[in-house]
Amino acid sequence: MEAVIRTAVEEALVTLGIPEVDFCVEHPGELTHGDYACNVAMVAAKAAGLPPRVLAEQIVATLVDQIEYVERIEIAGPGFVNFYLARDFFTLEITRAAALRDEWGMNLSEEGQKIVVEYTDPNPFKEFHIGHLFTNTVGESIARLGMMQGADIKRVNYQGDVGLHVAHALYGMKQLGITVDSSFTASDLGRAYVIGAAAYRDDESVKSLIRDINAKVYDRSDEGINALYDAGRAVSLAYFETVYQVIGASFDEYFFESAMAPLGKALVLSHPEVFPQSEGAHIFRGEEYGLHTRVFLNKEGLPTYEAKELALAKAKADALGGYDHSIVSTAKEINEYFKVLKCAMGFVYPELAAKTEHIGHGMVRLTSGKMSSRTGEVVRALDFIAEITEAADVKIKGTGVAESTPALANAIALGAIKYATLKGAIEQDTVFDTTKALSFEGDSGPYLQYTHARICSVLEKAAVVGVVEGAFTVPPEPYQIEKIMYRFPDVIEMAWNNRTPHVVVGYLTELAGAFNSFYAHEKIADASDEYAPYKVVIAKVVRETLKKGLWTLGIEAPDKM
RNA sequence: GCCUUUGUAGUUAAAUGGAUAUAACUGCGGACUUCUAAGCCGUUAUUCUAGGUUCGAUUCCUAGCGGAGGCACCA
Repeated sequence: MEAVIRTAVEEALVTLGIPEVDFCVEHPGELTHGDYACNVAMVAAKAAGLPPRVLAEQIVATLVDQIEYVERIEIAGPGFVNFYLARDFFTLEITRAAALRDEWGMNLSEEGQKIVVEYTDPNPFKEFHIGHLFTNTVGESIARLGMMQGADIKRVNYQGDVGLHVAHALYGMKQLGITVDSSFTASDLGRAYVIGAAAYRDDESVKSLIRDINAKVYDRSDEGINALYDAGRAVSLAYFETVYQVIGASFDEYFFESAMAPLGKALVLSHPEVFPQSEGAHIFRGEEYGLHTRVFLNKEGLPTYEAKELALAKAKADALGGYDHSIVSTAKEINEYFKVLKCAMGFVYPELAAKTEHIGHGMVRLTSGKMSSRTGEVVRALDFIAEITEAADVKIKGTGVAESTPALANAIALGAIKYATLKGAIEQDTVFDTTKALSFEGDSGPYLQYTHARICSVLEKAAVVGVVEGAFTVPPEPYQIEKIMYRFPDVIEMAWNNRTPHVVVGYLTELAGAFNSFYAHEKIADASDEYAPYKVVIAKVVRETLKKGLWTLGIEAPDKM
């Protein structure tokens, strides 16, 4: 429809002899301003030598009755041309959406594209905290938005199982008396890491000891360390899997830093012109490109994260049989470093560098400040989820509509958390606030889930009271909800193109609000109402839209709650 | 100090350069013999400062102030 209007306006400009201008046709912020608004008169006013509103008059005069489904055109404000669509248009859109069923909202803009999305990336031996939960939520929604465009999405998780943090933890394990034979948990490892990190910082002799452990982890030259390392790594990874189960995450491929290390090192050494030596280390002179200079291979000959990341790009391509695009989603503390990395990759793997995109999302902060697994000031993801799940369980039991099962409570808790995470632009930091997450009212995941469940319920009722489906009569004026509903596919596409899941959140919230208002004013399950069959169609499409929209956010839509 | 990024009601957020800056939470006030009250309706309040570009600036540019992240062997 947008394209139809655009073409008609362009033709009108030609008719009027006005030179080509760059104008836009879009949904206005308010429904009272029509279904589509065009700013052409303001943009072209200067070239036409006419005041915007006068020009708008002329454009409208040549457009009138020209465009199918446009019922009325108005000029408003400084010279906007507002298009009001006819009843038939909405009826047609709703009918089409209903026929598409679960294909509704999908399109093929990325068909045939293999796109790798890397996200979550927790580090073994450290806690899986709410920051990782944030990363996972963002990455999952990006992945699903890509799937909605028909892309072949490959989910990838890159876990840092070597590096100084591991050496810290191994040192701490010894201090805590954790041995290969003792039974210990992931949170014991988290404590061990805190102890190691503190000792590393405060005690010079421990520092060299830990660096020594680090080197041995890389080259696996010490049997004792190998055994402890393998045991700790296994406990960590098993723990992560239980977290993935709770949050509903699954990945096509796992990559590990330990496997990337030798490849990264070889890569740096085989490109001495890109990574010259300086002070005993191999560096990339980012300063020559307006970036920071970074160490890729330290003076002990160990690869840094940067070198391993170079190898990772290649490893992904090898493991997945190549890819068309690669998205890496991490917290934004990596932003500067990733620019350097991409610049360096341009010399080593130019074709991969060109396909690589980094999304740096905001950080999760505590009211007391930045989270730090180094000092142990973290909120563990599972603790947090358990707390919200408990609150959801209480709420479900309080309302008494649905039976409270662990699965339902979990779905609602994750709905609340993921909604809160994706509600704003992803590059914004969020302050962790339990009381806010515990609220299931207003702008929230449960609000959308509730609306969905409510529709399921009223549709059941409609069937019971005998609202017949099939032929329907439409009321003369479209309901407001109809004017919002047909925009869904555009919203999804825009969210994907701009990497902005929050526009989906905003859209679904608006849609749910419109439906709840519709529900409050219109009786749907009423066999005596001539419009009831059409209202049922509307309700079905809204339900599908909510379900599909929530899915792109990684949120489940229960039928009852 | 340098680089990047960010600054919107009391709070959390929204607004491809557009119209009267939009929602939610909180506060206050309503409706319902009615399909799920996690709902609906009403109401108060907001663009950090100073310039600039533009028909038009929360949005773009410059400077300042505040927050955040980064700045060589951590990830």
